[in-house]
Parts: sequence; C-alpha cells; structure tokens
Amino acid sequence: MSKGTIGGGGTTMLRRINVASVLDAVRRSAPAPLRVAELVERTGLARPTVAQAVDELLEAGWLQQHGPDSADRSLGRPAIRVSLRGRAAPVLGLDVGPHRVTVGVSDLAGRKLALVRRSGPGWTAQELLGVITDVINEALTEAEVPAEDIAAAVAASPGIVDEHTGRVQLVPSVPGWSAVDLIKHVRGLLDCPVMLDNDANLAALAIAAARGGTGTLLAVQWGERLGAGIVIDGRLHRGTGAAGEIGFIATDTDDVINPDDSRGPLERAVGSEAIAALGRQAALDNPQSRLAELGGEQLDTADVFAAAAERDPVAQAVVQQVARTFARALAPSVLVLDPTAVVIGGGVARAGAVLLDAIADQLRLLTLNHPRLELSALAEDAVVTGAMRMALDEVWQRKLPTPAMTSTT
Amino acid sequence: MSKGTIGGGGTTMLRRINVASVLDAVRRSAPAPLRVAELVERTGLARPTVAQAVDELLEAGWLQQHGPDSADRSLGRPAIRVSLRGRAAPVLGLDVGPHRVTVGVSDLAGRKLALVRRSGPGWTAQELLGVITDVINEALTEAEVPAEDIAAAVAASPGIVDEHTGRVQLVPSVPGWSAVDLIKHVRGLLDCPVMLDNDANLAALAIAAARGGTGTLLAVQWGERLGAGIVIDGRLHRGTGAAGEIGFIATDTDDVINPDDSRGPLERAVGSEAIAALGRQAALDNPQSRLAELGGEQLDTADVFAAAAERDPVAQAVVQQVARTFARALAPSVLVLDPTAVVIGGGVARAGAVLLDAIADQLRLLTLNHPRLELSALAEDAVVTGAMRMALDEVWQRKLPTPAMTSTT
DNA sequence: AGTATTTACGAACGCTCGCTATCTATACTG
DNA sequence: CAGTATAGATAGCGAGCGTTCGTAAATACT
Repeated sequence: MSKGTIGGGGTTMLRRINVASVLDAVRRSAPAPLRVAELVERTGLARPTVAQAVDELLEAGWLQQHGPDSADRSLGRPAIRVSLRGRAAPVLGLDVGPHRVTVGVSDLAGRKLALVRRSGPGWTAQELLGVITDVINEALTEAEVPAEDIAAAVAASPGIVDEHTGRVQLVPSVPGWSAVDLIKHVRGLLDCPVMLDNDANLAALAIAAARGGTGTLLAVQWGERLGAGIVIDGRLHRGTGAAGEIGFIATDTDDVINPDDSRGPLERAVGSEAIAALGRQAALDNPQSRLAELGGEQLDTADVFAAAAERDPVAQAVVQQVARTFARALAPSVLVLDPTAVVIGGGVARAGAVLLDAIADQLRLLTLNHPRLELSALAEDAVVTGAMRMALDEVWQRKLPTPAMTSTT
Repeated sequence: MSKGTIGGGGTTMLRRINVASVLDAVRRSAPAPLRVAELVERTGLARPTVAQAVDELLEAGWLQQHGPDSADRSLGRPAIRVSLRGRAAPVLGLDVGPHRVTVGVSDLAGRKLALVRRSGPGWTAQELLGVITDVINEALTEAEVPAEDIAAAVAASPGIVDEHTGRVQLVPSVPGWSAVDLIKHVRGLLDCPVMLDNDANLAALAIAAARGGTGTLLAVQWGERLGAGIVIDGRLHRGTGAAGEIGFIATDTDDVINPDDSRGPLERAVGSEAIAALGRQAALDNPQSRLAELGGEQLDTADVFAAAAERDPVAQAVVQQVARTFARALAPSVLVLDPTAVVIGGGVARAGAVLLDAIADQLRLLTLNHPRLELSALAEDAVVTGAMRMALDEVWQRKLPTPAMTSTT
C-alpha cells in the first residue's frame, strides 16, 4: 500500500480486482438491473467467482437484490437480479452563483435524489456562506440522506479556481468571495472529500456525460460572462488551472486585458449585457424597426433574438455582428482543438437557431474540420449536474481499486 | 480475452500483471540496471515473485543480466543486476518531408541505434517511396537489426493524416502523395504494426518526452509551413484528426481558407517565405538599412533575424510585425488550452531570442496565465525522435498486459 | 589467515483464490 | 404430472503468492 507503481500483489489483490470488475460492470449498465449470467458474460469471469463477488458486494451494501419481479417471462428458474444500491454512497453537487445557489444530491447510479435552488438579489460573501449551509441542509433533508453518508461533494464557482487552496480569483459581483475557503466551509458541513472547480468546466462535464462516448467537446457557457470547458475522452482539461477562459480572447476592436476589469474583451463585446447594449443602440438608430417596437425602453438580450427570429433586418444585423465576433474569436481554438462538437449553453443559448446558424456560417469559413455546433440540452442545471458527475467520478475512482498502471514516461 | 471491460481472471492473469509490473519498474529506471532488491522495493512484491518474474523475462529476452560489474563496492554477496535488453524489440521512426527523408532506429530503452538522413531536391511520390525503402534498409543495416525484429514503426508526414486509411491530405510539394498508402508501403517492408501521424504531432511528442513530467504542451513547428502538436500529460491530443493546424488561423488582413491553396492564412502571413518577402520589401523601402546590406538580392529569413539581432530598426520592425501577427493568432489557443509551456521549433526557431522575446511581449498582453515560452532543444531530429517515441509507446502498451480499467462513463 | 558479518540467492511450506465440473432448485410446457 | 430449460450452490483441482528457513559469496575485523 505504499508504492505507487502498481497494485500488484497476492491473490487478495486479485480478488479485489475481480470484485471491482463486477461492480464496474453493474455500474456501466445502471440503472438496469443485471442477472448474474450477464455479469459472467460481461466480465469474462467464471460463475462462482461472480457469485462470490456479488455476495460480498451485497453484504457491503453496494448492490441491492431485486426480486424475480415483473414480466421477465422466460423459461427456467428465474434469475435473481442485482443493481447498484444508490444509497450506498450518495454525492452532492453545489453551484454557487452570484445570484443563485443550487444544490443537488445524487445517488451512485446518477439518479437525482434532490435538487434545491435559492435565488437572491446579490449576497455578500458572508451571507452567501449562510445560504450555502441552508440550501445544503435543505437538500439533504429532501433527499433523506444524513450528512455523514455523503461520499463526495463538488462545488462550482465562477472565476478561476485554484484546486489546491480552494480559493477563487476574478469573481465579480460577490465582494470578498476570493478570500473565502469554500472547500473548508463545505467540508465542515459534510466531512467528506470536497472538490472545487470552475462552473464552465463542470457544465462541460455534464454535457459530455449526457452526450456520452469519446471525443473532444468544447462547451461554451454564454451569459453575462463567457467561459468554456474542455472535455477530452471524458476527462476534463484544466491546463494549469485557467483553461477555457474564452471571455478574455481579444477582439478586432478590443485587445486589452484590463487587470481592473474582471471581464475580458470578448465578454465586453458579446456578453449578454453587450448584446443588449448593441440592441438598444440599434433601436435608437432605427426607431421604426421591429426591434424598437419589441424592446421599448428596457430592451433586453432576448428581444434582440426575438426580433431577429421575426426577420427584422436591424436585429439580424446585430445578431450577425455578434456571431461574427464570437466565431472569429473561437475559430483559432476550434482549429487547434479540433473538437468533435461545440456546445453552447448559458443564457444566450436561449436565442436558439437564429444565433447558432449565424455562428455556424461564420465558423465554416474559418475552420477545416467543422465541428457539430449544438445547443446545450441541459438548461440551468448543467453546472450542478456536472458537479454531481464529478463527485461520482471521484467516488468511483476511489472505490474501484484500479491498479492504475498508466504511465507516460 | 474477448470482452473489453477488464482483464480480470485467474491466477495466470495475476502473474502476467506482476511480471508486467516488474518489467515496468525496470523500464522506468532505464537505462540504469536494477538489483532484484530494488525491484522488490519498487514493486511491493515479494522477493520470490520478483525473482521468478525476472527469470521469465530473462528467458523471454526482455531483460539482460549484468555481471556484478565494476565498483559496486558494498558489503555482502554482490547482487545480480538486470536491465532492459534493448534489442528485444527495436523500433523504427520515419520522417518523410518533401525534401528530406530521415529514418531512426531505437532500442527499447530509447537509445538510438541508427539515424540516416537523405536529402533531395524534391521527389515525385513514386521516387519518394523508393527513397524511403532505401533509407529504411540503410538504417537497419547501420543498426544491425534485421527487418523482422522491428516491433513497431511510426511514420511522420506533413499534412493532415488519417490514421485509419494511412492517407494524407493537404500535402504540398509532392504531387500524388495523397494517393499513396504509406502505411501499407512500410508494412510491406517491415511486417509489424505501422502507424502514421502528423509531423508536428510527433515533434510535440518528442519535445514533451524530453521535457518530461506532466502538464500541457503546445509545440509549434514554424517553417515554411506552420503546425502545432498538443501533448497533455504525455498523451497526444488529436481531436478528430486535424488538431493543431494553427497555419489556418485567420489574421487581421486575411481570413479566408482557400481550398485551392494548401497553405492557410497564418502561414501566408508569417511562414518563413512570408518573412523573407517582408524583409525584401523592407530592404527595398530602406536601401540604407543594415537589413539591405546583409541580404542583398537573395535576402533570406535568416537575414531578417540577423539584422534585427544587430538592432537594425528596419528589421526589428519586421520582426515586431511577425511576432504581433503570430501572438495574436496564437493567444486564443493559449487562453483556451492554458498550456504549461509553448515551445517553438522548426526553421524559424533558429531566429532565437529576437523573435521569442517579441512574441513573449505580445502574448503577455493577451493571456491570463502566461505559459513558459521556449525554443525547441531538439533541432531537426525532433520529428524522427517523436516517431520513435510513439513506436516505443506502442510496443510498451502492447507488451505490458495492462488490464486497462480506464472508464469514463 | 581465520572468523564474523552482511547481503543476496534459492527452496520448501502453507494459504488464498479462481476455474471446472457436478449437483440441486425452480418454474414453465405439454 | 412428468419433462425440460435455466439458474444457483458445492466440491475438488490447480496456480500463484507470501513467509520462512537454509545456503552462497563477498567484505571487515582480529
């Protein structure tokens, strides 16, 4: 248990590997229950081995036994079926935004046990910690899971996150948030491994999990702020910690990263606030337009896209400009990463096809392999879903005694 | 041996794991020989187990035994020491360029056994195949390795490579090269697993291996053409197959990807040919300048950097312009990837600090985490070295019966 | 030079584990 | 009510690892 090369050893290690193999097979087909015969086939192990492993896992509470329930209608003695006992190790995901806190509790199989949101008009850092405590407790109550049972938790925060210290940099809207050790706070509530990551990263993880399979995913979160997460073959790419910060890409007219402004050039150019501003200006310049009718005084980002969808040329021009700026900023990364798909989520994604098609047209001119361009299927819950996902991955990586023999050198 | 989940099984699988563990430990400390006691410590296995594995590996030819040689000067009975027998599975790397073919042969421990280069003034596709055959045979002779012994081979070609078909797209300078199945040709000579990859990718792999450790590396090959390879924690990132094609990034003045031109906008703007052209124009405009003196009629890329190093303001302006264009094109990718280091290789890298500093100054304005900017330590041989490296990785992945339990879903 | 010490190799024993083969249990079919 | 097909439980066998002991080979000390 000391060295790091490989877990090789005696026969007990072998049994641990085989038990893990069985557990992994059950996990892969979750939430469908599996017959023992199927486990034999999938693991390649002998039936007595599988049976023994199943017994052990039932004993330890990782699996639960199903009755020969329902219409299984086949010849012979009905097989007992087992599935993951989700309650064995529930996980918690936490999404902390400047105006909203969301907590989700999920069981091992990925089923949501609870989801609690709370919105507010902007908290101080201290108030926010209190809200987090409340919402976590509320979610635990709703899920009927005692705090001690939580096996792992992941928190999402905007800004650039330092995994090790638990601190966050470049956060707007919440004064004093950078000084808070969020990991420590959550660990005080839960007493389990707690991880912290960027919200865009976690949203990307959720989207990648929903899409399934391998390949490279570039998941853009586009709202007032602009960020992206990169998932390569199911693994998050973090770089040195600040990967995916597309908000700071320079534009044609604005190429300065201002240390005093937590927003970057691209955010200033095409963030939702900027889109609304462009729309207001266009409405002022064209008072007769549909855009001006729709928006009035309080013209919103949604109005711009709505008018564009109604083929208002003024609004379409704004969308074209936004799409062009965005595509030109993103194209180099698409060329370098060559992703399988680019998925756009966040508030601006509600614009739908109007924006997506405009971006696709631009990107087609600027890239070689044109990735699939999609809207995120997960709406607001992407971040919290990704947080639970990462917590689940953590639990599995910890529980499955993988003899990680990965080596690069 | 059928299913893909895990290699779990009986005790014979366990022994294979342990033998692999021993072999892996030897590999990690190559080329230093190891005593059995050290292997016991590193693997965590019992001495008889290690001894048996070593016997087996000696028998199979993977290890070689060293005499109790030289000044080991310690108490007690001298230990026998074993090391990798490189000749057990030598590998071959092949770098095919339009004007040069390079073949390297390496043993298992990564020691170069042979390196043969041949240059020519531009071959047809058919001639090139003949040259490849000749150079491979020459290298095999020099390395004193029969063709049958080669355990894996990797070929590098410029252009965008399709791993599966062995075809290459977007290759300039060699007419008909896209129609050639290079993999098939090499397999006809060697009868072993043959892989094909982009030259920039393989150079990146070599540079990453030389730097060692983990992290994200963006390795730019900058010559007449412009490409990059991305290595993340020792693994190459390919995307859907065309990752790293930075030559096609749009510039401020040129944002069209022309299907008839195999070069991209950035290559047209800052490729070595473009730099020379800028230099010639600047020399014409400023006939009194040091640049005009140095270059004369046949002003070369090297002349531009030489004059700039001598503080000629005209040349420095050219370098500044090149650096600015390059940095602006690369900055979005640096933001998105957030690499540990950016390494520049290829012909233009010979410019040295003059160019590097100018790029660093520009990048500092455009990125958040500023990666280390370095020149490639491996000069011309980076691609061949990377090809051998990948072949070695292939051999190890094949021979070490790793029960890859990596799972993402 | 002889003895003690240190280090490493080698062989025998016992333990655990998984695989093969056989037997029993259960439910549907005719 | 017997026959059959499927699944679960049990016994014996073989393989591999770890522990323990004995032996070999070199150095240090007297």
